[in-house]
Amino acid sequence: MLNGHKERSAPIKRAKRVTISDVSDALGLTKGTVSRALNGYPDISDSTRNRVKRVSEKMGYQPLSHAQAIKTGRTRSLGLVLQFGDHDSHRPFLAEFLSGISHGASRENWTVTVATADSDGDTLNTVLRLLNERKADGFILPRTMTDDPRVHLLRDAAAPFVLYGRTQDATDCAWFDILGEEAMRQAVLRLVKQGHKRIAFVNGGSEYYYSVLRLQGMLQGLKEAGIAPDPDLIATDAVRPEDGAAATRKMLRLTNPPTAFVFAVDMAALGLYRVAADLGLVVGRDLSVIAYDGVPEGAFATPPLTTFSVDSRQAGERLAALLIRRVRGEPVQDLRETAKATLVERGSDGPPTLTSNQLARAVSAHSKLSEYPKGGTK
Amino acid sequence: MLNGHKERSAPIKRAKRVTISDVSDALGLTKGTVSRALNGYPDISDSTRNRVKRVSEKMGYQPLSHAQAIKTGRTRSLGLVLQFGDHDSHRPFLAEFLSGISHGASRENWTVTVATADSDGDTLNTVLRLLNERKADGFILPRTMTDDPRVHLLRDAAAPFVLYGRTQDATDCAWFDILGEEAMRQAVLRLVKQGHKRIAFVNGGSEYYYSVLRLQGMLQGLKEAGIAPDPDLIATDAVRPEDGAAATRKMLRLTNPPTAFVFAVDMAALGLYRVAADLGLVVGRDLSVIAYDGVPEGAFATPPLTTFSVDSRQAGERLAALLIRRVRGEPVQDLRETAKATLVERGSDGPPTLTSNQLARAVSAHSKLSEYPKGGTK
DNA sequence: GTTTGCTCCGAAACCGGTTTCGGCAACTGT
DNA sequence: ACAGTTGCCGAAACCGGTTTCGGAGCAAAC
Repeated sequence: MLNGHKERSAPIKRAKRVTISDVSDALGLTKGTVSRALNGYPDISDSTRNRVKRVSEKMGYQPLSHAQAIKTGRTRSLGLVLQFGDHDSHRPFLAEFLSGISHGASRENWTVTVATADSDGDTLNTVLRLLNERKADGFILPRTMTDDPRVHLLRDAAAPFVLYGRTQDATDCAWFDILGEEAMRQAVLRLVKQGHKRIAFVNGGSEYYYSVLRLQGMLQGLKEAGIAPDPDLIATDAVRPEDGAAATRKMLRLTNPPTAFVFAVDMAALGLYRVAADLGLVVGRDLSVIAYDGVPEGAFATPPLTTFSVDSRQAGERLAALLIRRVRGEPVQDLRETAKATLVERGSDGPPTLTSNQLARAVSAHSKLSEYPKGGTK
Repeated sequence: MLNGHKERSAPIKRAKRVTISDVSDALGLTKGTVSRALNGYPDISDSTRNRVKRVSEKMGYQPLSHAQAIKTGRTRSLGLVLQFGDHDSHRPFLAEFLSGISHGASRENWTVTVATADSDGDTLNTVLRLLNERKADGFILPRTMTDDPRVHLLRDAAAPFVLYGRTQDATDCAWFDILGEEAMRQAVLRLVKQGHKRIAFVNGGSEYYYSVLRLQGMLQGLKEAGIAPDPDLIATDAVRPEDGAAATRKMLRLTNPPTAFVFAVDMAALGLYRVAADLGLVVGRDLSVIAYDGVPEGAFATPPLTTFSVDSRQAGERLAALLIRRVRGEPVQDLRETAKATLVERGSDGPPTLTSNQLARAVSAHSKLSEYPKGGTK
């Protein structure tokens, strides 16, 4: 398209800023000296450096990032490319996440440039465009996949980036991540403690690395509890309620159904509620479920969903801080942080009231396992 | 703070771009001429203009926005300052909204700079900072208030902006808005048609202009139905479930309680569900409710909430388009658009099964109106 | 007393564009 | 045929910074 016709228009009359020349004039120095003083060059005496800092601060001088960028190539802005389209399970966290990023950025006087994309290819193109236009000095990559094309792209381009989540090949990767595996482990142990023996695990999107980790954590929990894992009790790729409902339905049809479910994703866990209602089973009593994410929808379910909540705001803030340091040249090894999810104990889990056998009978009593119902009249 | 110590760091080695000089060299012209040709100056012959366009396109030339900005002051980026903190009722739409804005922006090769703030003052400061740093050429202002300080600020600064929502003083204001008043009117008429006589209206945040409009629409609906408005059946400032629950509780205690509720905000309407459950009333049968927004939580309520859904993605896209045109100098009069919310008929409304009197008795049968319960055991 | 070596700053080029100004050539009009 | 317009483009200044280079000034070394 190129820029079609006259992008220019009415002149802007904003109050004029103080420029570096204003500062240098006031100090009787050249702008080059002021620049070097402000940017920590060694060939400036301490006395003048301090004088420059003091005066420029007093005058309210703030360098124009795009004026600097013309020479430095850096614009002090973080890039965030959000991909929607498939299943949008990270939407609920977006506000918190953005807020965290924005805070982390503005603390260092950086800004955040966001863009959205529909597909993987679109995402890569958008990243490239932002990079090529120098609209972002580096990128925050949410929802990292086991083998993430964005990582390859940015690694090859030698552009700074930081992952929200870990990935298989850690080369050149800085990250912040929540220890989902630890949460899954604790979920299992909690259910075991409540008396459950048959515990199902419904994992999330298999392309994401978090799935690998959460499964590991779940298996670790079983191991510690001395329970042998049962392949029939492990499902995968459940991120929407429909997916979770399907997985639940399938497992409840087993001759030896699980009395408890661990979901890697809250939204999928909400599907279990539908199935339970369908079968006349009461969640939190006949069926226990613990999930992960802490989406607001879970708090509004009946009973409210017990879940491991992640602090998306903190994640955003840490990611921003890490990325800024990365752009400034720190090695990735120093830029890897993790945090824990926090258990929110609500009403969806508890000691089993039915044995697996009793549950199986209750389920088979319902001749027809209906599909996803419209939601009802009680 | 000023930029503390050396912001600069390892050099960036990205693949080099094609610059305007590359293009002008290839054409045997000066860069000035190329620039003027591309930017629609009149003193360039059509033949060379076309030649320049063709070649620069073929070479993949894309001007660096921040290099242009240094002279033009414009950076081709939209500013969006999100304010969280109080009640975050627009969170659910954020993803859609952002996606729309981003699409609208990138269509014209613009980008989006977002920042967040905690308070009104913080928002104004952030806007000023972005403006002063020239990080945004204009702003999209979501959630406009009746008398909005951001409007004053930007009007005084002669900076371009566009409202998501209308406001009292339309001077210098461009906007996109959904006709909430029309939705409220339709909600009332729908309930009247179903047979309701006593219809309550629970409005949203009174500082926002949408509240003014939605109340007008509601009253208009009553008027058309020949029903006299009852001040006891009008509440305000309900944006969270707690608020909605309180308003519902209060109105149900009336000697002549409403059998139907119109909520200006979905999230507030969800509070009615809690109260209904408390009183043993079935939503959609004993109590009808229609709300507005189309938040995902509403779809997961039992029964699912009938609501007027707004297309946030479209809103974002239109706002971006309008703001770009505004920055380019079009007058605000040409930059005002509206769209309608679409009714999503679900299960929360229907013909009344109880008269107002019967309802009053049913309510008073419950001696104690408990506070917000933890959510129940069926 | 000159040379060497630092420290510290000025001068100027440079980044990638935009915009002003002026002039040449080719048209007009008379 | 000649002055007066245009039309069209080159030259150069400019925007607000960064960065390179070199040299003045001064202290230590020879």
